[in-house]
Amino acid sequence: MAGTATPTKKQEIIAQAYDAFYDGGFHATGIDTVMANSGISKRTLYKYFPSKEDLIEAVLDQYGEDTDTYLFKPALARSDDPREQILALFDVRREMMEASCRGCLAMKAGQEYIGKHEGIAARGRAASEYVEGRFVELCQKAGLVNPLDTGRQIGLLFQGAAMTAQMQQKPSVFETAKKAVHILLAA
Amino acid sequence: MAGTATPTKKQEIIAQAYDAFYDGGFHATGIDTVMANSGISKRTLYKYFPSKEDLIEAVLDQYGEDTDTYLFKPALARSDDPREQILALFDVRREMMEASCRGCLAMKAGQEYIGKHEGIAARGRAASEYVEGRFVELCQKAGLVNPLDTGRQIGLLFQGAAMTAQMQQKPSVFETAKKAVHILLAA
DNA sequence: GACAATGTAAACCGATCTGTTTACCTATGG
DNA sequence: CCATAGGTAAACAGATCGGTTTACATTGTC
Repeated sequence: MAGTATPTKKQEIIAQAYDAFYDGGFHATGIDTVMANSGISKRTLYKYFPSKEDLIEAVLDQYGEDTDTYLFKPALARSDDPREQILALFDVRREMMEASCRGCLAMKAGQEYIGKHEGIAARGRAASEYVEGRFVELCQKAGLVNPLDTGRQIGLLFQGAAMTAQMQQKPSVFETAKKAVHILLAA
Repeated sequence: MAGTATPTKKQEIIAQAYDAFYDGGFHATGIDTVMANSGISKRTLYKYFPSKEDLIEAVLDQYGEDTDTYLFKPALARSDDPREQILALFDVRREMMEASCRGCLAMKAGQEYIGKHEGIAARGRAASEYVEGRFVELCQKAGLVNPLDTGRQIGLLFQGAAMTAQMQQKPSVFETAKKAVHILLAA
């Protein structure tokens, strides 16, 4: 999921670890597994990332960038109307989960590291707050009477839909969530 | 969180593992850690549970029972009005998270074992569907025009709130969720 | 008091974990 | 041609993993 030409070694390592952790979980996936059949040696990995936790933090930072690149930007580009943009976010997220029904990597990391590693837990928290904030911002642009409440409520629907879609392997729950968003926006 | 008097050895083991996995995660918590300082030997554990995964399944089954005992029953007892009962579920869940801000154990297990262990993943899926179903049932009792949609939407808010409260260590998000529930019930 | 059942404690096994080290390969540039 | 930088591959180290086994303590019952 990189963008620039000829990625650096560091970016290669992150990209490889990204999918390995996404598919296999953080604690369950060892460093050897992460780098297997990738042409990247453990020595080089530990040169750039002194510990597994450092690598996980870098992966989560990349995930944050990807969320902007592949979720927010495309969704916001689909319309100029903030209300339509909010709905488009649910559409794009659904399309992403139809391609690969994986939940939110930052939540996954938070679940595994809250109370155990602050740097990783903080990135889970930040991702949660960021999504919330973007919805609040769109609700402000839409001129809603209470953008803070409505934005947060939509954020809860969004996170709940991602979680439920993953758990039930059913991206269609985003349609259910969208119906609720319509009602909240009309209230 | 057991109920009967003089719990059996099997129940003791489950209770001990329950908290160890809840606090430490499943992959991150070893069997030795689970039973440390509990007066339960590994030999006895493996007599009742032939593998770690079997133990996790038993813990999740207990979690399902606890969800009824400590969440649904108390919430439904707070009122006879189905709408009030729905709101009470959000109140009770918030109170639980204020006592100990841990998310949903079944979701946590699902996150770690989807695609890796079907018995465990199925229990995560079942928990997600169960919550959904109970909200749909209450929406039916409330005589809503579209109980299936509304119930599912409320379910998404509920799961999203639990996830977000855990991630941000902020049980107060259940108040935000309740406001949305009011709107959905009035629509 | 002998017996069987049930338990604890702890040594043990092979595999795997994070992380380090050794040895070798392969470019590029003066 | 040779030095250097940056890389792979793989052995290695010590800890921990899931799981087994051995040895011993406790209990109730005939």
